[in-house]
Amino acid sequence: MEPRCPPPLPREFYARPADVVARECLGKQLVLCPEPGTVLTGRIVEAEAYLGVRDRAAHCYAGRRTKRNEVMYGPAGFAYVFFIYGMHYHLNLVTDGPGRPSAVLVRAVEPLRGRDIMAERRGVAPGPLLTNGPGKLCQAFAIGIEHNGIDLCRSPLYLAAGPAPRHIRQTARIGVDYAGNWAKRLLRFVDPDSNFLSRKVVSGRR
DNA sequence: GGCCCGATCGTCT
DNA sequence: GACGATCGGGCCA
Repeated sequence: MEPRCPPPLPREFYARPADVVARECLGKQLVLCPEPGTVLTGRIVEAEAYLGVRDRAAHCYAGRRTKRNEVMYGPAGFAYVFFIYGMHYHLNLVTDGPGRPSAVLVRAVEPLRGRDIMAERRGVAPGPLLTNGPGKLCQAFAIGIEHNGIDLCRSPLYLAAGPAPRHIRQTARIGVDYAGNWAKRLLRFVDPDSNFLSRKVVSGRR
């Protein structure tokens, strides 16, 4: 790992229920620190929890287990990256423990280091459009299917410490209207003071 | 093998 | 606010 990279959070951080990890990952740094390569970091400002086989919005709902989502069934602290809508990748953090598949979707970050690289990849000027959505941040960080299943407790891709946000708000998750009652659960966690949210917070619980 | 749809984004109105 | 892009995955036959 390059000396300029901060140390990764330990596996214990991830080995907790997804809603706890989703809340606590706000303010943490997302770090991509390739062996030789450009260091990219961003402060997480939006995350969603997917709570396991009972969660109708989760890929592991009702025990669905395929090659695609296999990593959700493994130990905490690994990356679950999947391809969606024919053009986007999403980054998830596997949480909880083996036998309790669950994950946290990282939905938005504020760029800290590597803004210019992100802007070049995204094709937009530095600003919220760089990373204010799950597909956008994966493009900015160049996270793809090759990152699926990798260990988040070491380089190149991991979370590092960062200051907790002053405020935290909870809302319903985005894009899961099909999930019945589970669509209404307040499992999206945001830093309402950030300008880099994928959607503005109109209402929500603190 | 066929069909439907998605944890989105960008563009247009 | 609406819609098209674009393609792998999931499910059924």
